Amino acid sequence: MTAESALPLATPAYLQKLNPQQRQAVEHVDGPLLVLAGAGTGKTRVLTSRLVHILATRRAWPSQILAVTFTNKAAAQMKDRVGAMVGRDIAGEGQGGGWWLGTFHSLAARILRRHAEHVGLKQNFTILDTDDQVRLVKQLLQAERIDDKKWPARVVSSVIERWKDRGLTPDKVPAGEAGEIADGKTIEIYRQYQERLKVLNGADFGDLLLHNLTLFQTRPDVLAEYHERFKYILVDEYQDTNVAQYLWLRLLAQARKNLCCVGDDDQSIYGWRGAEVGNILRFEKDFPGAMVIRLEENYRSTSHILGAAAAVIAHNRGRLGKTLWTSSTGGDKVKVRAHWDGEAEARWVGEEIETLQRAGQALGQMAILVRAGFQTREFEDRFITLGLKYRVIGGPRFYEREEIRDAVAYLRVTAQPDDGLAFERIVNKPRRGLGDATLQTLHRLARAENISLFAAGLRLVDSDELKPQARSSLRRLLDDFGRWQRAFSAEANAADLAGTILDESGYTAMWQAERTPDAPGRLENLKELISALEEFGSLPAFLEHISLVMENAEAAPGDMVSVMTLHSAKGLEFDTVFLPGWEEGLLPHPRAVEEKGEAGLEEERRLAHVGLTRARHRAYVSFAANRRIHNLWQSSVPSRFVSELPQEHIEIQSESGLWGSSGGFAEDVGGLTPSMPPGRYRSTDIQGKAHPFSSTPRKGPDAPFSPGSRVFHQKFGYGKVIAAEAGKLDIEFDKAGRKKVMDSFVQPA
DNA sequence: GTACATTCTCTTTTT
DNA sequence: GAGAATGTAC
Repeated sequence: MTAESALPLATPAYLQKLNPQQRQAVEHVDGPLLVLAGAGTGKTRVLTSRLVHILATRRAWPSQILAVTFTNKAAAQMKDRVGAMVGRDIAGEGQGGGWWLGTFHSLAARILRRHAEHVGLKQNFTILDTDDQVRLVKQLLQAERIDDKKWPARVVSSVIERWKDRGLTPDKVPAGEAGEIADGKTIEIYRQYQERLKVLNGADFGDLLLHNLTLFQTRPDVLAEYHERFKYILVDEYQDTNVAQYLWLRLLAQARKNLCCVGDDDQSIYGWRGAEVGNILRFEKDFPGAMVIRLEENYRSTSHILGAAAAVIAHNRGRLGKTLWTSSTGGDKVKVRAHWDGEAEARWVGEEIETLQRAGQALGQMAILVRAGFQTREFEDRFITLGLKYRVIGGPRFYEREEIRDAVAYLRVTAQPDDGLAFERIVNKPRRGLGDATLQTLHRLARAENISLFAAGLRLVDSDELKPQARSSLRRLLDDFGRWQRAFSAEANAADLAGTILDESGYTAMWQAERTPDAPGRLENLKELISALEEFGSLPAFLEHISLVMENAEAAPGDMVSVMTLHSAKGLEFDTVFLPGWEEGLLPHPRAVEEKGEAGLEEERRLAHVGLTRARHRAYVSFAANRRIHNLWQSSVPSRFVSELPQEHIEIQSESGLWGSSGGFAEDVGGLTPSMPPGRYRSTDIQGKAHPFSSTPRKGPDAPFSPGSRVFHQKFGYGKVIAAEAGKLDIEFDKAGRKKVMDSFVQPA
């Protein structure tokens, strides 16, 4: 007789629903714990139950628990679930409710605000967005006379970001690391960048964590305060943490060691932005005696889907090793299908969706998961034709829109005049005669005196350095800001103030005067911004919110097919999942392999694994022999991941011999493959390390095609070359019209 | 300083 | 094919 059945009343409901491993993960509260939770194994249930358990057993108050997630969405979800379990709305209590539940960045920002002065910032520092970062780096590059064509600011900026991800301040970056980038001056640029941020009273995303580390390392008293506060620490999606986040956790956990990290190394797909799977692997080393619990029973997918996913991920080497299993049997096999081109693929997906729909399946339970954003287009086109309801998740976000950023910039300068980046953004928007020349003057003075642009402006209007016109225009702008700043200090209603600013600055009028079709929409967005501000009440709180909560507004409800990238699908599940574009050159994406080699390939494989494990009942994998990428036709071969799908779990639906039952493209079908290397495309061929036929644009020998020559292309037939350069041909086809194609896909006619 | 045209690049993922 | 960045004409 087990303890549970002997004491039925003593076991709270939230524990009864758990399987033994889950329950152990919930009840092992004291001491370090690593929970390896495979896809669909009830990870969220464990996390929330654990929080509830800590509260229910009176081990800690909500304010003594630090719960860290990776996305705002996950944080909101956890708040909801815990709230439902403890019967209170913890989300509504906001930060004042005492909960320390949020993303790494929002929690770090919250801590940093309290101690900003220790790292040389003011309490009201601004959080820069990516735009600001790049703009700042660009200025520094220009000042150093570094060719920003050769070393684009975004590249240099992302190098700096990666350093920050690793917890490296400029003085800690190993000297050899910068390499050629920015003429070897990258570390110097980084140093200057940090200095500028201090003057600007700003912090970028990486700084939020980095400054926390500096703070904890230089002020043991402050760290001790948080040791005292946080009795228990919980981390979700631990495989996505970068080194800085890891160090942050380690510092906070070192006193009590009540750290529980939940993650899945097989779902680590953010290596490109600094995530370190190694953090999971070293957990036991850093916390000796740590308990490791594996959650392997999958409650989501059918056995075939699980079998397929498991087989794919088994090809990865650097794993802690988990085997997902399910007690369910039967279900459909994973359908695998070859297509002639992307259009055919989209047509097929559309047909399958309509068939499912007729069989009573809800559109809301179907998703199309793609590798890259551009793939959504083909599906959108098709669904519009069919009249199928769909929504694209991801894409441009509200806060990223030009008009929103501009409006926010006005608000930022009002709340924080030293915010030079925001100031720069709107000095001449709407046009007020303060162009490049004026801005240069402002910059020169600001740099020379080490003051903000705004302060430099105040001095300039009292000098006669500017032309009278620019000078009076600048004075007017500064006067306006002075007035708004006074209203802000007098705690005027934030929404009203924003409205006033946008009107008086002429910003609203600028869009009203614009006669483009999207102008009305932009004005609508501005109104929406103001009403959002109304809910917040306080301007600084609002600015903090929009810089940290950078996600889309909740998708409109309704029964629609979801289209999104594999990355944004992580954590979601659907009855039916379509996985198109499983081709070499797309998945795995050559870029990932270029940058990180074998490790990059493994991350791509995890992406495939994440895709498959989103499906509850049905998964469809497909690939196309021809695809138009960057307006160039490219032919491609099936992804090596296709050949990693075990026969017993898949059902091959071949189309007109495009993909033979032997598991590869047939070579002799109606002249379909004249440009492909000879040989049969068996799955075993594809699996090898040295991939015999990469589908990335082939450089090949210098094009034998000169303008005027006749050529043959497998898709478009015969045509005449109009122009040829760098492997690209501009061809006038006899039937298909004028197209640009790679020269490796045509042959002399 | 501004408006327009042309050129060029880039298309992986996002807190 | 789109968007940014640059170049050119006013």
